[in-house]
Amino acid sequence: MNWTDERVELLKKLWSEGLSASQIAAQLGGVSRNAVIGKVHRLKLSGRGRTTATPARPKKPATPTAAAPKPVSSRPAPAPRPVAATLGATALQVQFDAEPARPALRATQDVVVPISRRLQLVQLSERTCKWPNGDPLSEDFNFCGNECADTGPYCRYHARLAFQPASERRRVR
DNA sequence: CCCTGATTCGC
DNA sequence: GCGAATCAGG
Repeated sequence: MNWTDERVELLKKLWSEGLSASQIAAQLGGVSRNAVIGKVHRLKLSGRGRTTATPARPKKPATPTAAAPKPVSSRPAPAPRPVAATLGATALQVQFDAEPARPALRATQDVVVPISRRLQLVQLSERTCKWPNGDPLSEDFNFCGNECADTGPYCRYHARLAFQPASERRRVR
């Protein structure tokens, strides 16, 4: 996967929007969060308001010249990431647009619906994320449908939203 | 253990 | 330039 102009733009957008590197990586698809972070740094847009107050890193042990026998172990396989990144940008656009200036209704701004496959209920299988989108009574009600781990009914990010809101709340400061 | 971004360094 | 490995922290 290479960094096309569009992908870089989306990266910038999402980053400035305050999304985490891993979330952006998921949005883009085909890249790891490390890749995103690395790209962000290279683009020199690491600073981003007050997301993670990182007091700058001192240093790293570096390389002890000759006393560093690094046992190169085999790679755990990069893990295939299909991810149909077809219309992600458009979907996101809609979400952010629906926010003129409403400080009061700002509950979870970093809750972004990842690229949804918009599956119907009957299309769900054991390994599809069962995170619902929209109104169950509405016609366009659908499910995320992205690949989910066998550890739960949701994909990685929806699982986080569902089960780990505590650490998110803690960050509010 | 989960996560976050930051940095280094081989490619 | 890229990104995995690593680091440092919440």
